[in-house]
Amino acid sequence: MENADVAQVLYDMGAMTEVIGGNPFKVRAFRQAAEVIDTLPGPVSELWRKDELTGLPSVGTRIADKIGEILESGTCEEYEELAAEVPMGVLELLRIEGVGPKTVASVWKELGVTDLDGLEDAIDSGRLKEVPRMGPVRVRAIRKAIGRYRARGGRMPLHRALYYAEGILGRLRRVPGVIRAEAAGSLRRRRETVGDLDLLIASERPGPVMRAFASLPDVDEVIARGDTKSSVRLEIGLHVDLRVLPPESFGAALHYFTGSKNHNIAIRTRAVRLGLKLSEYGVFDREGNRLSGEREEDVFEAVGLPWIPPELREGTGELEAAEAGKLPHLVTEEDLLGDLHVHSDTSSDGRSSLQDLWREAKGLGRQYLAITDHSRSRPLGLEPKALLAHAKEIRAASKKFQGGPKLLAGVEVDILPDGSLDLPADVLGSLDWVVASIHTHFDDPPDRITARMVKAIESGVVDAIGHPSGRLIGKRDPYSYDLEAVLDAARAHGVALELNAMPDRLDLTDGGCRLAKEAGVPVVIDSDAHVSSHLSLLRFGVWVARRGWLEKEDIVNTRPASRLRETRRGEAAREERK
DNA sequence: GCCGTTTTCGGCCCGACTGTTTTCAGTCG
Repeated sequence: MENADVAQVLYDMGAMTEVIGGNPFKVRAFRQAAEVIDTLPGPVSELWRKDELTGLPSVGTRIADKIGEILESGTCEEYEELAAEVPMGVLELLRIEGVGPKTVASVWKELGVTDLDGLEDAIDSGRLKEVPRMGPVRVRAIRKAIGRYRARGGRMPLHRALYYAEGILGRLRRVPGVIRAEAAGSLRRRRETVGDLDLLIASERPGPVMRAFASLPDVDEVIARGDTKSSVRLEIGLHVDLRVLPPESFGAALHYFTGSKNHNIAIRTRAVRLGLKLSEYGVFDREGNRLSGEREEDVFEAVGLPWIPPELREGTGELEAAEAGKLPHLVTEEDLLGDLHVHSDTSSDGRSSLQDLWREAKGLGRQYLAITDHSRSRPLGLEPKALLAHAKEIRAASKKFQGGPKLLAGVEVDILPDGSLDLPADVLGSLDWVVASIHTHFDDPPDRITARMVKAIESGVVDAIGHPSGRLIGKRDPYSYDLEAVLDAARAHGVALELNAMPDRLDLTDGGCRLAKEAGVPVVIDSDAHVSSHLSLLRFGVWVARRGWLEKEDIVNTRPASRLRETRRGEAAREERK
């Protein structure tokens, strides 16, 4: 039973309670508890075992009991009662844009609609119009929304969302009267995927901005258009919201629309306790007098807190940390001195030469670069002899190229199905950096995958475990394994876990980073570059690390080249320190 | 259902926009 499964039961209970018109605050309680469980860095079962569930925010004794039931049996009594009343298909209707709990209740109770197909039938037969407050415009909108729901493939990866956001912001910044234009929302929090774009404009004259926004070249449909707020959908399917605010409100708005929702509720509740009111327009006192709001810092100052970086604003303890003066000093891209997982054209899938990689890394100000091509079991991977020759070539090149990063001779060695490594230990031991990764048998049972990784860690010749979960966002699920057991082994041997910065990997996740930090396991942020232009992608890894509360000291490649192996407790490192 | 430096009861963040209405409910963020 994974955290996500427990969370799903709670999410569904919230939705079912909402559809049957239950207490809205109870609905919110279910949802908040679900979100907490869903984003928990460690397994919820562990907290349950230690009877510490009620220590979590938004989890009281009642929900803690339900979580216990769910962990033991996969469900709970109240869930079963709700599920007996509300058909599951009804919950899916809530995911249709423009369809909320009231509409769902109406079509279900009055028309007998219990799933998406039923809703489409009701539209086609004209029965949907019988529902109160349902006119032709809404019926058409719902029909279109169903089509989009069926077609859409989920959230957009961060790197693509950033690309579109920058394009739109660039155009809006040229509109007369625009003082500032920024992206907020999950994009600003640097979540790995983004559902829609939230853009904010500071201007005294909203009119021209709204006109420019609605007439952007790739707008497919204008969904809403008001004086200060508009929504459009781009041809690629991305939903974009735009708000225009006066400059004196911009900071408050930036804070509010950056979220997350849980963070906002927590900080507004805190404001209420202090006799203040927060809105996207500013900070107000009891009489409604505006106190501040031009800068985002104003909002935090008003509630007695230091500014909190957007990546931390998930409602997972950042307010408490800020209050205690214990916010982490988050790692920055500038802190990274090198890159320890890079492929050259010597391995089958690398496309850039040593010189190209070196030149690109020099431009990025890197001090070192480990060339880590694939081992022999990968197609065209390197046999021991070829690898040793390659290492010689890398070291020679490093001497020859002057005034740039040092090139380190490394390898990305396969962890074979039995957990052994794809190259002899003496060959691996002669290299400057060894990344060990799983590239095959992803479907092994979890204990086998775990055992493979642990065995690799215990080999004494491995510096880091590459892309630990093997996931490809939107394409391949992570393989199941026991991260805690891997972290235990990694700590014991001083082996690092990789945070692979490729935008479709981002593996470790933010939650995994937090666990690694708690376990005292170093993290290495790598590009896994297969072409020289990939070297700049490290920033995506930095954002995940920041979301995982990591500081400079937690990251291996913030150290100079001479100190990379100082936390390793394997044989090779001991040899080296002699 | 959660929560507490006014509270263990009685609150629970706040506002814009739309479509359907003659004043507002529903949805969204």
